[in-house]
Parts: sequence; C-alpha cells; structure tokens
Amino acid sequence: MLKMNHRDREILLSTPLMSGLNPALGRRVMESAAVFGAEAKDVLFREGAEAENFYVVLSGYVRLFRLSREGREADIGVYGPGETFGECAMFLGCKYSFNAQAAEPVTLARFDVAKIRQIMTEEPEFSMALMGVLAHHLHDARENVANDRLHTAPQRVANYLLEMLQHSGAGNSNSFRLPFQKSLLAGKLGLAPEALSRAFSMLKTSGVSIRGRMVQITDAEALRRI
Amino acid sequence: MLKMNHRDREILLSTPLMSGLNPALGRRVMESAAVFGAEAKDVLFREGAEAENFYVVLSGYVRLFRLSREGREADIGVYGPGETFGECAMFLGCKYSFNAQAAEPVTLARFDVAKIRQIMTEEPEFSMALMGVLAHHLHDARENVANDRLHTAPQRVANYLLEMLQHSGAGNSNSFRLPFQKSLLAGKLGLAPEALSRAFSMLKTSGVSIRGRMVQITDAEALRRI
DNA sequence: CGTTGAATTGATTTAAGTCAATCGACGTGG
DNA sequence: CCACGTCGATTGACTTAAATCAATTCAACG
Repeated sequence: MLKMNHRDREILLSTPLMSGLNPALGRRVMESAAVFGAEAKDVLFREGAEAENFYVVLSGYVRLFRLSREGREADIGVYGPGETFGECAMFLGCKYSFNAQAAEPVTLARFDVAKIRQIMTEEPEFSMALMGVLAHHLHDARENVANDRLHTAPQRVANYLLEMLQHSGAGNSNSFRLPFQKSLLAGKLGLAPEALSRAFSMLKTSGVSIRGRMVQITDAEALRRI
Repeated sequence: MLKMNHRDREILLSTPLMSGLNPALGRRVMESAAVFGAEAKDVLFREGAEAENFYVVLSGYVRLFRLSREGREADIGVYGPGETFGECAMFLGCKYSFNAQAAEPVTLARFDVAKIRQIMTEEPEFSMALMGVLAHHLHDARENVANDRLHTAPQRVANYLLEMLQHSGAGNSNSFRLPFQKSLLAGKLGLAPEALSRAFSMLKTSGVSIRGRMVQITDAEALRRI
C-alpha cells in the first residue's frame, strides 16, 4: 500500500466520480481511499467475495469477467484511467458479482465502502455523482448487449475504431494507438482473438491499416457504412 | 391519463424503488407520478428522444430494445410489475438511449424527472433507493452479456426456467406459467423465436414439458447440469 | 366456424468458435 | 551480440451454434 502522491490525487480529482464535487467534499471522499499497485494478471477480487471496497483506476487497465462452470471466461468490461469499478456491489448485498483482474501493471485507488456509504447518506452531491457513474456503466453494458446481438465481428470492431478515433485527441488526426493488447480488446468485444484478427483483415479493404498497436483510418465514412 | 386508484398506490409503494421510504417521503414521491394505460405495441419512448419521465410498471410487460440501421431489433430488457425503466436517462444527458414499447396492454406510473431530481438533492433516502435500482439493472445487463457469451440457447433457457421456478411462489411446486409470450422471451434471451422453440424441445429430454404457457419441471437437477 | 397471429418444424446458410501450425517481437541468458 | 525461448498475433482448415427462410400447425378470439 503506497502513500498517495500529488499526481494520484490530481487524477482522482479529475475523475467523473469526483470532478463535480465541492473542494471540502472532495477532500473527505479522498480520505476514504488508499492507493496501491498490482501486477499483470493479479486478481483484485472474485465473484461472490465480500465487497468491502470499490476501486478507481489511476493507470493501466483492469478487466471484469465472469467464469462459466467449465472454466471459460467472458469479459464484462474493461476499465482504464479515471474509471470506477466494483461500486455496484455496494447495492447488491455487498457481494461482488464478477471477477476483476489487472490486465497489465496498474495503480488503483481503493475506497472503503463503509465510509462511502456514510458519505452518501449525508451528501446528495456525492450520491448524484455515483448515480452518474452507475448510469454510465448501465448504458455501456446495455450497449454491449445490443452490439453483440445486432452486429457482426467486423461491425463491432469498426464501431470501436470509430469511437476511439473520436475520443483520441478529439482532433482531426486519423490514427491512434490501441490502449491495450488485442487479446483484451477481443474479450471486450466478445470475440475470440482469432476473430478479432480476421475482422481487422476484413477492414483493410475499408481503409484500416494496423501495425502493432497503431491504427490508421483513411476512410472513416467507409468504416461507418460497414 | 387515469387518476391513481388505491390499488395502484399500493403496488407503487411496494416497489423496490419506494418500499424502503418513510411515509412522508413516499407520499412526496407519489405526487410526482401519474398513472396511465397503453395498448400492446404502443411506443412509450424512442431512442434519442428527450427524457422528461421515467416509468414504473404496474401491470403487464414492457420491452426495451435497440434498433439497428437495417431495422433489426435487439431486446435489452423486459420489465414487469413493480419494475422501473427509463430512469437512467436522467443521468445521461436526459436522452433515452433505447426504445420502449408495451408488449401487451399495460398500466404504468409516469414520474416527472424534474421533480424527482429535486427530491434527490434533498432526500438521500430516495437517492439510495434509486441507486439500488440502477445497480440491480446494471447487474442484470452484465449478467445478460455473460450469459450470451458463455451459454448456448438450451443453457440460457434452462437457466431462465430455474430462475422462474425459484421466484414462483418460492414454494416447492414444480410448475409455473410463463409470464409473457414466447416470442418476447426469445427476445429477452437474445434468441430467434425458432431457436427458443428448438431449445424447449431439447429440454424435453431433461424433464421439461410445456403446454402453451405452462411449464412443468420434473428434474431440476438435470436442468442444472445442462 | 373461420380468421389472425403465434408457435413449431424442417432445410439451408452463415458467422464465429475451436484446433493447430506458423510467424513475429521481445527479453533473457549464454 | 546473437541464439533461443516465450508469448502474442496471425492464418488456415474445420466444426458448430444459431439465424434465416419457408411451410405448416396450433390456439385464441371474434
């Protein structure tokens, strides 16, 4: 367990969960958190375990997944810098309903559920922020269901690339870097790694070129039409 | 727009959203709602529309779905008596992100977002209840993603039947009635109606018999092993 | 009794998972 | 500094689950 440094505080404060809070409340919330690191593949919590914390990612990526009886894994979500995860267990009998694992070396802020729960009863401002996070996660999850059910692998990949293009720099650049490994992306999109690979090569004919993690999109319109 | 009758109030008050509230707060929340009916197939709101309300189902079933560009539909969720829907739009720029349609004749309570938002800033008790609903919906949506990705059609159907068996009466009866049309169930499970039909007939060999909407389960253990 | 919409059944197509082999990049140690 | 080993990514062949299309059958309702 590391001490929280200036940079960590800065990232935390600019998070959707905390950026809207008044300074005093921000400090109070911050006091219920502690920073720590984890290595790639480290398990952060397991499905069914008692939920005494939730987390905010400061650096790196974490994946949430569910295990089937036969041991196959399905990714539920991937969370990166500034994102919250594990918070919904607070409202579901304080049991995590999924597994969480570091996908690479990460630093995390761990929040104490008991303290946060107290804050919620006293500070509607914080509750509102947390509801925003929950609603956002809900939207993402439903979006995932719809995507899985409506779109083919190349369509899902095309959507993802366009989304990344928007988010990256917000500028008019037409290239960006994948934020994590392709195998993780495959999981996030509900695909086997092979299927992601094939989808990428289909998209070559629609103006997508990929070298390692670098993606170039020469014809965003064509991509939208997929 | 009907006047709210005694029975409606009773159902509303026993809803997860309201059952935990103190009486005065319950009355206040109730005052921001109005009851109305809708016919099968009526559209309640469309994706992208301004979200001025959210809803609680009093009777019947409503389905949330997303449309693809080619006009195919994917169900995101099905909501029945006592359940809330459309509430997350409040936190997502007040735009609905999915379509809602009555699956059969329904009665609904329509809540005013502006009034509810005001209540949230003043009454942590209500915020907590709403967070519970959001978290529950989030859990359901993620469960859906995991189910779609990990389980085959017969497995998903078996899961659903077992779940219904639990919820129905909580007793030791081994039969129950499907709460809605099979085509709607198919959508909820992410299947074409034909696939649901075939799944049912697979399950005959595991002690499931179906006549119309009535389901009999003679060997729950076998079903669990599917 | 007849009409309408739902459900079932069968035949076929298609998307994507699985398995297996190969390639490539990277880091370690000889 | 190069060879080797590891791990991720790619490619190909094959299998499988489920969507689609089409034709009945069934059930509910007027």
